[in-house]
Amino acid sequence: MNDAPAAARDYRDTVFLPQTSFPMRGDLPKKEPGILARWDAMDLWGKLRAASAGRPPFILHDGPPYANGHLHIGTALNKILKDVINRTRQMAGFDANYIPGWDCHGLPIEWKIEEDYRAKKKDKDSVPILDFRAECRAYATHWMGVQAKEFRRLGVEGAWAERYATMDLPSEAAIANEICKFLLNGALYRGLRPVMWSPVEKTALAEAEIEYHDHTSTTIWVRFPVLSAPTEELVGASVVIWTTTPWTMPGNRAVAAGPEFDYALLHVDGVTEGSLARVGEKLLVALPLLPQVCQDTGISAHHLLHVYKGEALAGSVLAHPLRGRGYDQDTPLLLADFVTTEAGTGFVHIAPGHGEDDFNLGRANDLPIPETVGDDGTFNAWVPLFAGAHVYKAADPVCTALTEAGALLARGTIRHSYPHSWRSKAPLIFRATPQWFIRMDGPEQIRAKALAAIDATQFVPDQGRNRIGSMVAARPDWCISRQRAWGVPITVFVEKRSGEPLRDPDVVARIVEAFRTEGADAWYSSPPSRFLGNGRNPDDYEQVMDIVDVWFESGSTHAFVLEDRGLPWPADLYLEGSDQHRGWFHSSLLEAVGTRGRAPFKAILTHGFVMDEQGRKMSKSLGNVVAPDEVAEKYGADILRLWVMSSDTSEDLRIGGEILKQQAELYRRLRNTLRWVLGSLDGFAESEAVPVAEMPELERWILHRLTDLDAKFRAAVTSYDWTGVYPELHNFCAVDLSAFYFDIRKDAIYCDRPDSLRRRAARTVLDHLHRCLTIWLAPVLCFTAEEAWTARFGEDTSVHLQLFPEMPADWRDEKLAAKWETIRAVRRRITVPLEEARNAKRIGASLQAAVTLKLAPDEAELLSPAEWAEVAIVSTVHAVAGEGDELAEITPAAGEKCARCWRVLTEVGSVAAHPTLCLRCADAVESGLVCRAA
RNA sequence: GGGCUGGUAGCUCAGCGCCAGAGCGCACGCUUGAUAAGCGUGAGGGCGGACGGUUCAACUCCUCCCCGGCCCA
Repeated sequence: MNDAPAAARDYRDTVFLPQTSFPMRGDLPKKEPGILARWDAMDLWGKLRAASAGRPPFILHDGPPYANGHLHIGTALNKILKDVINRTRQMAGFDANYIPGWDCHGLPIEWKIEEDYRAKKKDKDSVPILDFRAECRAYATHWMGVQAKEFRRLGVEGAWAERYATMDLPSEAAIANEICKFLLNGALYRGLRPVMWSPVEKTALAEAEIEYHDHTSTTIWVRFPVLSAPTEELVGASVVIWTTTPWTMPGNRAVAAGPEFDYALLHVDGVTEGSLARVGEKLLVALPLLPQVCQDTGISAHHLLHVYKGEALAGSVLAHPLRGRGYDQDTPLLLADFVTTEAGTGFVHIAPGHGEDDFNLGRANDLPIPETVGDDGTFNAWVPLFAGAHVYKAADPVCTALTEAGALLARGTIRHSYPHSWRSKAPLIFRATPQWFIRMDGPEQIRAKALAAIDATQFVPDQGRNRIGSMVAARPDWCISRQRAWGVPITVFVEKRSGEPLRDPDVVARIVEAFRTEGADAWYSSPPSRFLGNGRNPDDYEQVMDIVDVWFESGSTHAFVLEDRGLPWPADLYLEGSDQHRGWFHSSLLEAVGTRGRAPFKAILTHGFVMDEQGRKMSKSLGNVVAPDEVAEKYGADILRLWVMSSDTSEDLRIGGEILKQQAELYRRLRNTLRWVLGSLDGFAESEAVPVAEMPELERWILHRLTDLDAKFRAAVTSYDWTGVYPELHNFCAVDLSAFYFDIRKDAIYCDRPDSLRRRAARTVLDHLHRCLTIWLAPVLCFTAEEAWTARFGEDTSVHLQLFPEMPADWRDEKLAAKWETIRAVRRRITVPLEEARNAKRIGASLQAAVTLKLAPDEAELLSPAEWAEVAIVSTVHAVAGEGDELAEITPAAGEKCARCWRVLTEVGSVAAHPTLCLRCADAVESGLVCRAA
């Protein structure tokens, strides 16, 4: 037997290969729910709150999503980003208490209930309002539950048990209380405003309840005689308007012209048979429309007297065409940029009660807003000539009156797209109705204070300041009334005699008190006397039955979620999609400025919208919708969260199959990095740790890199700008760790004796790496980081209870960092020729190579040849003087391959007991410290 | 039509006045002791368009146009 060659000994059992329970594959869809259950069982949220009691508070106040339907990807993005921000603040040493909430009132839910009614052939109007409201409440409750579950599945942590809802009874009380603050401070007033109105249903309609159908309207061309003008020549001429709604003539209070357009003053020289135009009269119309107007009105011959720019006409005063017949008010000629020359005459007749543009122009110029039409579509009793007539049948009487007055220039018909009611299909009208407003520029100075508050707010990104600022600067008074059922009533009584709202703090207190326990239903179920008190006769007051704009409600969340719960006010941060500049940011700002004189937030963070892979909007019809629960189901919530943090959230983001696959790819790298660290730390004990000062440079360089990353994290915590931070962490794992540090240190970790300084130092660094990586990843990969934490420290603890690690000052070493940058550049002069040698089949693994490295004089001191060999993962390096920038020469290494560490060295075989080992490995084996159970 | 905003390799993102970058993907190879892993090398773009201005010099500044997004009208 002795003569037979001894079978080469297998030294595999003497090598410290990575060992860990942390599996390579995440299997997230299966694993994540279990981790969630464990957090629930251990009351992680309670532990977090307890652990951070007394720390500086951080309040991200949740903007409420609407409690209707499943989450979509945009809501998921928003909530994930909020969760990451909260978690990073919590781990940065704050007490980040997060109270999620929902927006519950409003039209979409009313519709759903009405839809059910229609399906059951039930008539909404026959259902008592309290029953209807109860059904809406039940519907919202259902969807809150669904969404809460979906949010939690995504790993969103928060005070779910204490979530808020705008329909909670105390919330409804608080909202009523906020409305009444505006009542009491005088900013709330009742005014008129045109709304889309259905005379058939006698109700106002919202934008989404309107559909457009073709409709034939009577069109009229009408003269407005010029009474006075900047230019004498114009006096006596007539401005010609064109309208498709003759019934709005009684409501006329102005005429508008476009400031940039050319207007022709023409002299009529001839007319066709039957034309209402008169030879010799002077008319004013837009020059580009002149041919068409002549054709429409039967003017066969004319000549131009003059051409005016629109702005030259401003200041003219016209007569109403029915002057002398009850319409004796002056009609100013105003300039407006909504005037076009696409159709008509280039002059627009302005009836402030019958159009949005008209209304705004009227308000800007202090025009009266006459209420000419009642809720049944007939002219009110005071309207001269037409009282009682229905607007749908007003064309003839109006034309007759205009003809009698000599004002009608022509009449025709037009077929055009016109708004109709969704329910009755009846044509709609714009009608001025009484509405409740919050005044922007009264003594309360809401606009001015809001603009100042915007100045004092931190915007991320900063463009948001501009965006909301220009809106606040330009917006009209806030119309807060809605003629609806599912919401919080505008809890106001109007004194019938004076028309003034009752401003009595005691009444307000009684209302709020009742709402607190009974909710806003009390407004409908209680007799007014309950609120008005003993001293007043309910018959003297009109109880307002409008409800408040839902934006007012969500704009008040700061009051009942923060203030009423004793949380800090204002909030540190509001974080929503950029559409909320006009939505929640805006209403919250106005509400708080109007009641408290400042914004309810210190900072605003906005994100963009989620597009498909091509950058197009997602839509069911395009079939490019990505649903968050499907992503969680297929890839895992951590992948979706990673997607959020890999994107630039300040702009629109894209998602789709390929992008998610890429995120899964990034995830695998992170996961395998953690896995190798865990495996290589197997059995690590604190006693093994090496002080920084005794570590090799390579280890100290890694520690320095950690301080770099730490600085990035700390900066992002304060700035809220996380763009690029996690990609950088991934880059660190892939480039610095996996491809460089780990690759180099495998030799020492696997093969050195456990008491070697090199191995101990490496494991000390791996210990730091494990802690830093898992803790840094925890806000994003909340499941995976937990898994990597408990794999090492047991399930009694949680990575989420950790703080971001503090970096000891002696870890930072810029000089060392610069030196290792150089080393890596020189290393590339080895890897490139190694590849050539591989391709030429001269070597396979890099350990089969011996390298002749040419170093410039200033590179000579960087590392010893042995260290170069280590860093380049080759068996031998000869360093020779060169000029720098030269590729190394590669030859097959001389000697035998060590059976244990696979380096190819001439020394292999020099230890008789271990003829296939190098000196280091022979020593390691002989030490008796490396034997593992085979 | 207006306000804000974006268009850099197949994908995600850096660069923002002076040599076009990273990671991922892809190709090829190595390894088989991170193995449904790991390592190396490499090929890809001339920075939405003008053959537009400013400049010694522009992906970077200005103008116009095209395409997209949010919010309005």
